[in-house]
Amino acid sequence: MKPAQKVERATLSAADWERAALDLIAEQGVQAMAIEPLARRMGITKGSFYWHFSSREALLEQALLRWEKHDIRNLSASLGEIDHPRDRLISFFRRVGKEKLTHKVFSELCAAAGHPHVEPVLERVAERRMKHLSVAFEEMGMEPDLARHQARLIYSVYLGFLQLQRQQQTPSLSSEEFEAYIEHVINTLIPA
Amino acid sequence: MKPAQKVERATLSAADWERAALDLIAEQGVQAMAIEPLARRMGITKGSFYWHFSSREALLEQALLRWEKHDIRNLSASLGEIDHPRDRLISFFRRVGKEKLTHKVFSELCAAAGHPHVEPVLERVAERRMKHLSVAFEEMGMEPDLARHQARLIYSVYLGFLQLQRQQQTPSLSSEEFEAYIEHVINTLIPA
DNA sequence: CTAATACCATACGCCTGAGTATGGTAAGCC
DNA sequence: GGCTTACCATACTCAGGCGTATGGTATTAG
Repeated sequence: MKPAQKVERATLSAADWERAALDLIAEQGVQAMAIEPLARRMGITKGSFYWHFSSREALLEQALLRWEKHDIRNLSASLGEIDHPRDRLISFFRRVGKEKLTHKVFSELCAAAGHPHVEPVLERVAERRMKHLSVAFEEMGMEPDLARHQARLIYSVYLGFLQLQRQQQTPSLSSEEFEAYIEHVINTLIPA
Repeated sequence: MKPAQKVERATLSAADWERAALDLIAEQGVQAMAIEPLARRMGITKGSFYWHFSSREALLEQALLRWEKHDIRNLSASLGEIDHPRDRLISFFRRVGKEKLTHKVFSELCAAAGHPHVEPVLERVAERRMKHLSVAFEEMGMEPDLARHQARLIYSVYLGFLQLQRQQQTPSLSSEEFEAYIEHVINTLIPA
């Protein structure tokens, strides 16, 4: 009798814990990703956890890797298919506000830079993203050095925006105030 | 016998605790500002603390207010005396790397946005700084709306830079790589 | 049917930090 | 001298999280 349809939720897997961990991080930050709260929220006990993972650190590590993979797919999926480099750059900004959960996780990771397991992830992600950006600028005719500087600049704008968002100092993502600002940023930082 | 010369350190004041709290925040973040570690580092015990403050929250609040005052003085002292608005804007960026401790505290506060006592401080500080920036842009002939957008943009660049710094992804502040980047930012974002 | 394996519950010990209670000491009035 | 006030130490309680130990159940292998 193959598992045609699981009547109830059978048993949890490591992946379930990782997903739940990312949910909690998105909501309350890395620091709040503790295993007992996680277990409570999943309606289960610690006993389960320590079967799947050896420690809290191990879970965090795996959860972050999972998130990073997801982010890599996002990056190449949404930016790789756009031919014209200018549209690629614009879509970089437009993507703020989509993929809410993934974004929220990233924001919390930024807040937890400095954490030994978070830092390397952030470094790799930033490196990848800035690479994509600088390549796009180069395709638009910029010299490599200038393109790298411009990529760093535009990525900083993005990070700063997230910070302001965490401080509740960014206009509602669907307002025209927001649209006007985005427009301004694009006009200022992306050559025609 | 007046205290001609204190033989040993006499007694601590509330201000001492606040300063020590800011030091700890600068080094290890808001979350690490716990009272027992603080007491240990000061070579004293909790008993003292609860004489000066009613709770950990109270200390945090006072320490943040102290920092904010310091930051206000900094802002008007270093930016208020510069006549030409363009130099004022440039000095905004150049000031990264000076006032190391105050800056480190700010960086950690950014990482702790979301904390109920930190958030309002960050909001006020951001508001003040962006105001200064937008005024400078207006003095250079920009229309108010544009100036506000530009101020937000440039402040975002600043915040993003701090984030990258926390991730160890910013070139050494005294390298020529850094100088070149700053140059690029100024050329891109500050009109002649 | 039996035994192993996978998954989970219960119950513990440990540590760290918040906050309280209470007692000690030194300096300054009176 | 005695008393008060400012400051600090000691010694608790309480909560919450980490990790361990151990035993229970359900599924599957053989």
